[in-house]
Amino acid sequence: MFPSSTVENYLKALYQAEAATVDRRLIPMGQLASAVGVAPGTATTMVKALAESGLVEYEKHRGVRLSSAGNKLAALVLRRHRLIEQFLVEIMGISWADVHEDAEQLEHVVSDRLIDRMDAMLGHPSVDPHGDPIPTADGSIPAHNYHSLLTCPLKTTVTVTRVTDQNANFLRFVESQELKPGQTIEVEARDPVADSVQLRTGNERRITIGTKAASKVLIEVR
Amino acid sequence: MFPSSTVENYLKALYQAEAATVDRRLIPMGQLASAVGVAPGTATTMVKALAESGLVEYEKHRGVRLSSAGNKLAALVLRRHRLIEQFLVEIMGISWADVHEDAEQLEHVVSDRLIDRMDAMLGHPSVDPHGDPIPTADGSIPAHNYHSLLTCPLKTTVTVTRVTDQNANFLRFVESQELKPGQTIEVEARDPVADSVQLRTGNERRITIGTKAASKVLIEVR
DNA sequence: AGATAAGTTTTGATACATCAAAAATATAGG
DNA sequence: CCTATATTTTTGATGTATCAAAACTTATCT
Repeated sequence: MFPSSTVENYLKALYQAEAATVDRRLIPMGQLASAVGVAPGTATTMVKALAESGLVEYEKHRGVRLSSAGNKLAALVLRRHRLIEQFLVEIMGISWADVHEDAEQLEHVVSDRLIDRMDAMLGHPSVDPHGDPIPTADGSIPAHNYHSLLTCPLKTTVTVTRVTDQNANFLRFVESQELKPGQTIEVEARDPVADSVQLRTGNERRITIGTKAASKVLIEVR
Repeated sequence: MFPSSTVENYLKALYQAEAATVDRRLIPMGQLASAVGVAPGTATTMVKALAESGLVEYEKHRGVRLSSAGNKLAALVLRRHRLIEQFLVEIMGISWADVHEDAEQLEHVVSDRLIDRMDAMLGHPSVDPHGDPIPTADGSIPAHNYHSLLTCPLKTTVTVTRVTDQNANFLRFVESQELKPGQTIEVEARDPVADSVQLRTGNERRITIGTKAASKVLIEVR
């Protein structure tokens, strides 16, 4: 009756893959398989079962996308994940860079009661420590249109709102470069050929990062 | 490599069954099976596998007991469980009566990092909200000899230290009767035939409880 | 001691999640 | 439009955990 951890992981992977594309394209099986970390054949088998239970729409040889039921379930998993991360950082004082692994496990077992309690203790936050938006209890997510350091206007003061990579080393790098959500910076120049983006941070420090890293740091123009 | 949740549950059940007996008797399969909540045959299969990995000593048709490796592992599961319960009550404000279910799930997934953090936040507690002792990180448990309300001397002021039943309704009953760990009371009379134990609580309230309930409330003579 | 009751183990299946490798299908280039 | 390449699906197995019911031990009670 209740979705297993495995099912939740597939739905979450699909949700995130879909969020990374613009339109409502189908997600190819190979991509899903590698996101979940299983062999391609395993993903096929699982997706057929998910389609059976109405959580996804599956088109053989083409790909898969979440149904509205699946979408809601995935959003709730993500809600748990992100509230847990926020809780671990804010209440328990665990490092920003380290919370992902723990949240990954906890998201499948914390009860609604605990999630509600965390939500209340944190004052009903709208984003997690990485700036990722926290879906509401009904499974909806406040829309937002983001720029990244790669696409925002030059020589304009902007605020970091979100970092879209959970890798602990990357997060430590971001932290050391003073690019955590909330910090204000300015993009001075970009050179796609040299794969470099030059920034000036709040306290006048000049740093250069790669374009790939820049694309993972989302910002808001104030 | 790592013990599965299932294995942890079998070890925990054995640990608790052994703690409830005086000497180092073997635990019968039927008892283990019903403690874990599986059919008898399932327990047999599982115990054979546990014996294979050196976590228990198994004597066919006679029963099973933890090896020293199994004992240590079980103690660590219990440590996690009890620290989590204490955390849920003290830090998150969840009711004493409700924490068991949540802890039951969480004990299998919280990382050492989180457990250490909880331990520190709680000031390295030695007992959980039910008064059950919390094993140390090396798997040892501070010994203690308890009386229950059924065995302690009459007309003597005693302090409740422990309640050995996790059932939420029972815990609520205990709470309503002012018999939570820490509260002081006095046993006025016992009548095994009438299945009754009469008590006087701290604020002079007289109450009568059954012998079965009385045996689950452990106390310390001051 | 022998019969019956109680408890335990075996047997044969099932569900879930997975893999490797073979087979089928789609895509892209000349 | 046909072939080479990439992707996807199918097939046949494996591991873990479980059950129901048959077969077998052990304990108990005259």
